[in-house]
Amino acid sequence: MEEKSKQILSEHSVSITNPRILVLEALLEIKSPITVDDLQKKLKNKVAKSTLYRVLNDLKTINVLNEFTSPDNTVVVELVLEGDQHHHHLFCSDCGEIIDVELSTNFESLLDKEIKKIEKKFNFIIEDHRVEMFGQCTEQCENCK
Amino acid sequence: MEEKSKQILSEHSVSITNPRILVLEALLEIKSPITVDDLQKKLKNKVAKSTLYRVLNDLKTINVLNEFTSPDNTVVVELVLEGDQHHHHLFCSDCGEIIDVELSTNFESLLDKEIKKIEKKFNFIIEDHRVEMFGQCTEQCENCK
DNA sequence: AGAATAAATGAGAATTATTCTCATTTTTTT
DNA sequence: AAAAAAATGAGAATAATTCTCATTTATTCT
Repeated sequence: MEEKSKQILSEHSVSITNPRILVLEALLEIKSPITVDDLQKKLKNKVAKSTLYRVLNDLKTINVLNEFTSPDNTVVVELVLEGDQHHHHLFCSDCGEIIDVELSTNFESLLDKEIKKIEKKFNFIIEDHRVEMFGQCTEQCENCK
Repeated sequence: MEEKSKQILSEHSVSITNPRILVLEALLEIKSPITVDDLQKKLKNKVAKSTLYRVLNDLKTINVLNEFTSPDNTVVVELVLEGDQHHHHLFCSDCGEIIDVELSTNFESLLDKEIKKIEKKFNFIIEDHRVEMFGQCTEQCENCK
């Protein structure tokens, strides 16, 4: 994990520092979306709050961090490395869990076509998209049990 | 506009007050997504900040307000009345404009099917979804000219 | 309609999330 | 190994949102 973290940093010409390694290790370990607050707790005072925010911004700058908000507008981050499968998110309003979801390749290609139409219609260049789904886990969601 | 606002409130058994009418009138007039800050400016001190937030929460409670965040995590609201066409959003990273986008009915029904698969797979009840698209307007976007 | 009751508002204090400042420490360069 | 550049920690500053409570406005009950 530490090696992988260092690799990510050096690949993007970002200097290798302890806080950066610790944040990356935490994100690599979790491998799913996490709120800044939970990430902070997970890091247990090993990284100052101001530094955590700075490191997250660094990771955004080098495009390895996806940032979005949960339905209650809490910021959530997730590591996205090159080669990772494109995915979307499913939010449980009962327990707050956020689940990574891959849609069928067939559907994704239809979505791409639909997006091309939108680009034409609005004279836009569309670089990215997200599909978010909201609901409740009925029973087997980790936190809801 | 004032009549329409009063109607919305009484239909949902919410008492009719001046701040609520003013906020609804503003949202009805705009008819597209707006940040809380811009809404506040538009209301020009006619509604206290605390009241604005309270009224927005009231409108959320009666399900006539859609709330989401722009790519820089700013909260954006938009009035969504019964019978309004289901739509999605397109964000311009140049000027910040947020455009309402309707996808083809054919695509929406495919999306519904895809969502049914996800419900089964994750044992979820999915009540709502969003498709968000991010890019740049190439020239004719209102603010970018 | 008018009094009594309940609910909503305004102003600003409190809280929370995030960014900023700057002296010190760590990393990189030479 | 020394010098220069960059990053960090601690807490101050800022921004967004919620909360408090005295006052005003709306609703209910004769």
